[in-house]
Amino acid sequence: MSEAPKISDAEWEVMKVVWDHAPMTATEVLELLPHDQWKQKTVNTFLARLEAKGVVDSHREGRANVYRPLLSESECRRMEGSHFLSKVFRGKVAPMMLHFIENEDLSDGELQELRAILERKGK
Amino acid sequence: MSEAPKISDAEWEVMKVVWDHAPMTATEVLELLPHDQWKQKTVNTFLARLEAKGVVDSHREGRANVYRPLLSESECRRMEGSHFLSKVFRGKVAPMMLHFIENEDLSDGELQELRAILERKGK
DNA sequence: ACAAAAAGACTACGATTGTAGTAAACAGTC
DNA sequence: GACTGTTTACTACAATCGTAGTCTTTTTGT
Repeated sequence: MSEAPKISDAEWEVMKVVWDHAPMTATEVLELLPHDQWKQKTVNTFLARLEAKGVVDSHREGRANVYRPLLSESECRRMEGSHFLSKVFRGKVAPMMLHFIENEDLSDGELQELRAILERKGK
Repeated sequence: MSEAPKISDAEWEVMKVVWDHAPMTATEVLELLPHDQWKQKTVNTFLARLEAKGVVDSHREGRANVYRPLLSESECRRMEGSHFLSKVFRGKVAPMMLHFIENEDLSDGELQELRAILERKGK
C-alpha cells in the first residue's frame, strides 16, 4: 500500500531502460546503460530498491531475475510532474509553460505541434 | 566556484520565502512558513545549509543574521527545469508540454495566454 | 562430479536530507 | 553585575542515495 514511491534520479535512469525493454534481466539492463558509468552491482542494487518500493517486480527465470515495471512511465511522470510544478513553480502552470517556451529550444515543428494541441484544447 | 548547487525539496520551501521577502532573519522566515510544520531550529539548519551551498548569504545585524539570496528564483528554476526535463521527459520538450496541458488544469485564460505566446514565438 | 563462471543476496559506507536538540553568546531587566 | 530570554553555532541521528564489495548459490563445461 505504499502510495507514491519516490524514485531517485539514478533510479529514473534505470527505469527508463526497464520501461523501454522489459521484461529483462539485470544484465540486460546494464547492457543498455552507458558502460563507463554503471557497474553491474550498482544496477542490481537499484533494481532491488525499485522492487522494494513497488516500482518493479521480478520473478526467477533460470539463473536470473526477470524484471518488469509495476508503474508505467506516464504514472511516474504524473507524480514527478505535479511535484515539480508545485515545488518549483508554486503550482502555477502557465508561468511554468512560459518558462520552458522561453528557456528551452523548441524547433519550428515543435512550436507548430504545440499550437495545434492548444487549438484543439481551446475548444 | 559555485557549480550548480542542489537545492532539496524542503530547501525550496525556505527559498520561496527568502526570494519573496529578503533581506530577512531566520525568525522572519519561520513566521512566513506554516507554523505547524516548521520548527525554528529546522529553518535555521536549512538557512545554514543554503549558505554553505552558496544559495544565500548572510551578515550579522544586531543580534540576528540577515539572509539574502545569491541565486535568483529564475536561475534556480532554469537549473531545476532542465534537470527535470532530461530526467523525466528524456529532454524532449514537446512531450513534456503536452503532458502538462493534458494533466494540469489550465483555465481558458491561461490557454489563451499560451496561444498568444506561441504566436509571437512562432515568427 | 568438480571447479569455474554467473547471478543473486546481503552488507558497507560516506554524503545528503529532514528534523531537531544542546550549548554558548549576547542583550536587556533589576 | 547576575539572571533571563533570544539567537546563533555546533552536534545528532535516522532515512535515503549513489556506489559498490563480499559471500553464497546456481549453472555449466569437461
